[in-house]
Parts: sequence; C-alpha cells; structure tokens
Amino acid sequence: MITAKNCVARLSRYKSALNRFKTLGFVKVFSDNLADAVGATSSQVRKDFSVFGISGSKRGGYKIDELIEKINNILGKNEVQQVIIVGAGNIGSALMNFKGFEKEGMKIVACFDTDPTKVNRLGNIQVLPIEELKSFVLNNKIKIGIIAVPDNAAPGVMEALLEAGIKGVLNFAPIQLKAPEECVVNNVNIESELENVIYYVNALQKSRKT
Amino acid sequence: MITAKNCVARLSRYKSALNRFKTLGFVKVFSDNLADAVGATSSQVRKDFSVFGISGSKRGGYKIDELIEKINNILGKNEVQQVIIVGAGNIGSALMNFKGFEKEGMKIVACFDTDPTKVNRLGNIQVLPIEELKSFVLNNKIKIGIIAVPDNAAPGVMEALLEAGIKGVLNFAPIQLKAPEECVVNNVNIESELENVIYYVNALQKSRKT
DNA sequence: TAGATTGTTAATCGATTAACAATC
DNA sequence: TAGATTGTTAATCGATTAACAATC
Repeated sequence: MITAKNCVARLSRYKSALNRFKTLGFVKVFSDNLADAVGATSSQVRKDFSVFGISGSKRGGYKIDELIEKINNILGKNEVQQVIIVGAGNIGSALMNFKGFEKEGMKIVACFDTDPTKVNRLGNIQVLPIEELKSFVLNNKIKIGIIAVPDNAAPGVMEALLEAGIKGVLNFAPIQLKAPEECVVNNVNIESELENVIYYVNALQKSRKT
Repeated sequence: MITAKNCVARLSRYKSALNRFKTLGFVKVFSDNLADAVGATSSQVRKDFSVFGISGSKRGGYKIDELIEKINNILGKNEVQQVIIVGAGNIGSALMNFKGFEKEGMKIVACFDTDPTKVNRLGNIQVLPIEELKSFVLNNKIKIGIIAVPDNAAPGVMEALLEAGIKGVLNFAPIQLKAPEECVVNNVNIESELENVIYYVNALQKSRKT
C-alpha cells in the first residue's frame, strides 16, 4: 500500500466537513477548523495535505472550493464510479437503495444473487443471476464490487469477482477476505463494530466502579 | 480508552475464525493457525491474548472451546445485549432484519423514527415514534444504540440518545459524532469505506503504469 | 528426551504530534 | 510592520514484530 489507510479515510472526512462548512457559507478554512470538525490535530491536517500535495496559503488558510476540488480528484470523483453488488439480501438491498453513494459520485449499476426468486430485470437497478456476473463485469468494464453475502459464501464470491477481473472489493461478510496484490480488499464487519461498542461500554463501567 | 481499538477488533476476528475451525472439527489451535486465519502474525495473536489475560499451554496451543468461551466473556457475550436503532430507512431496516446480530448474542429490541408513516407496533421488531425513545430506553435499561439517520439529523439524535442515558453508540451517519467521556461512539462511514477502495484501485493502476 | 510452542521483553517500525522557520 | 498560519522537520508516542527463555 502506497498511502496509509487512515490517511485516506481522513481525507473523506475532511471532504464531508468541508461540504458542511460550505453549506454554512464559509469560503476558506484553517487547518485548525478542519481539525476541530473531524476530531484531529491541526498538525495532522497539514501533514495529510502535504502527503497528497495539497497546499494552502500561509496566513490565508485554504479556499474551501479549491480544497474540495483537489480532494475529489484524489478520491477519484472526477468520473462516476460504477459499482456492482453481490448478494441481494438485507444488506445488499439496503445498499442498492442507499442514497449516500449517488451523492458521492458512486453508482450501483447491478446486483447479483444465486437465488432465482431474487432476480429482477425490471427494477431501477437490475438483480441478475450470478452466472451473468463475469460477462456483465467485462462488458461494462466494472472495477469495483461489494460483497454482501453470508460468510460461508463470501470466499467463493471473492473468487468469482477476481476471475471476472474486479480490482477492488468492499466486503461486508464477517470474514477476513484475502486477495492477490492486484486487487484491493476492504473488510467492514458490522457485527464486530457493534461488539466493539459493547466491549468499551462494559470496560468503561468496570473502570468506573474501581 | 483502556485497550487499543484494533486489539478488540482482532479479538472479534479471532472469535469468528475459531468458530470456523470448530465447524471443521478442530479441537485446538496454535497462535500460528489463528494468525493465518485472520491475516496477522503469531506474535500479535499471543500479544493480544496476553493483553486480555488469555493463556494457552506451552507446546499444546489453545483449546478452541475454552478460547471461544474466554473471548465471549471479554466481549460481553455472557448476556444478550439489547440494542435499539434510530432511523428506519434503508440502513436501519436492513439492520433490523440482519441475522448477524442475533447470531452474536446482540438483539435489536426496537427502532425509532420521526416519520409517523414508518411507525409500526405490530411487527416482529416495533418501530416507534422518536418521542417514545427516552421512556423506552429508561424502562428497558438500554445501553446501546445504533444511529442510521441522514447526517444532518445525526447530531440531534446523538443528543437525544445521550439524554436518554445511552452509554454506547454505533453511528452509520457520514459525520464524525462526538460524545462526552461517559459515552462510547464508533463511527462507521460506508461511503468513505467505498471511497477508500476506489482510491487504492486508482492508486494501484497509476503505480502499475510507471 | 528433543522438539515445538507459549509468554514476554526488547527492537523496530510507523503514525501522530510538537515545534518552528518561512511567509503572507 | 506585527501577527497568524502554513509546511516541514524532528521528537514522541504507540503498535507491531522479532527473539528467546521457559516449559510442556
């Protein structure tokens, strides 16, 4: 990996904070403002920007519009990113209807499922049989896929995506998926995120007692 | 924070790996097996266990059943954790129907929404008006809440949860929520996770070209 | 026993923060 | 100009890894 993952994640956060600042009518920000907005230090904001070659003006801070523009470029927002989903269950369906992606220039173009009863070629976003995955990915030059299937099905889906030539995967199955170097995998484990909260709530209560 | 967040997250991963090992008929594991399963080093596995006071037997590794038991205790699995959701939109509804929580001893007991048309007292999991949030939380001694509302509504919901006495929050709104020390917040930003994948796919392609 | 694995300490690595010269 | 903020380097902090004595 070229750039630290946290660093890119913070870039996303800066961007949403900047959009909020813009809504409030701000025109420029200082590293200090951004730091407050995302819960970081001003040093970190400036360091992150320097990593990505973003510069402001000394004494004048950063112009919000320019900053958003630059961050969007870095995050690949100059073109709409076409994304497919595998798995039309709870999570998959929610993501199909999720407004957040569209707003960020990411478009779900199709969903795939093994269950024939879930296939639907008439909807706003088609649900297709898994057999059509490879041809669809090739024909439409899709690079990004989301896995939203149960954990036992996930490794198989990963293989199918790799074989179809997918270059990046966001995985919601509660299993750590691996891929060869040429494919990026980001595992999001919702159960584990909730377990995390529960752990700290309990830990906090225990430490309170002593 | 008492223990590093990554450390707790890995604990969750060890647990699911252990469950898979168990399904395969294994009775004991070595730190090396677990490391392979979750993509860590054996040093790290043993270090993590030592942080939580988990010990195995030299030469004999760890008994899977005991290990699962111990990890479950640490993660608060000795009792079913009751959780509420705020927001019955796409994400909120998916989480209500999500099987993954139940399997892990976490139970969604109610959902709250401002939209009266979404209220439903007859379903398997009730959807209640947001006005009933506080009394429900108090009456049922709920400690954990999930936020699944748009970003502009999220800070208000956070306040309402705090006022109701919630001690831990898992936030899916794309905004970094803050809370006083006595409340734990874990922010999961799905858009940002996908952006992350896109960034690395692009970065990889660029580095390939040079 | 000999060999393999744990548990822990020390070394390394990377990420965050502090500090400050440059400069608007 | 004087004061404030950037950009960057050095210092600090924390997390991961390597190494190895203890021991089953």
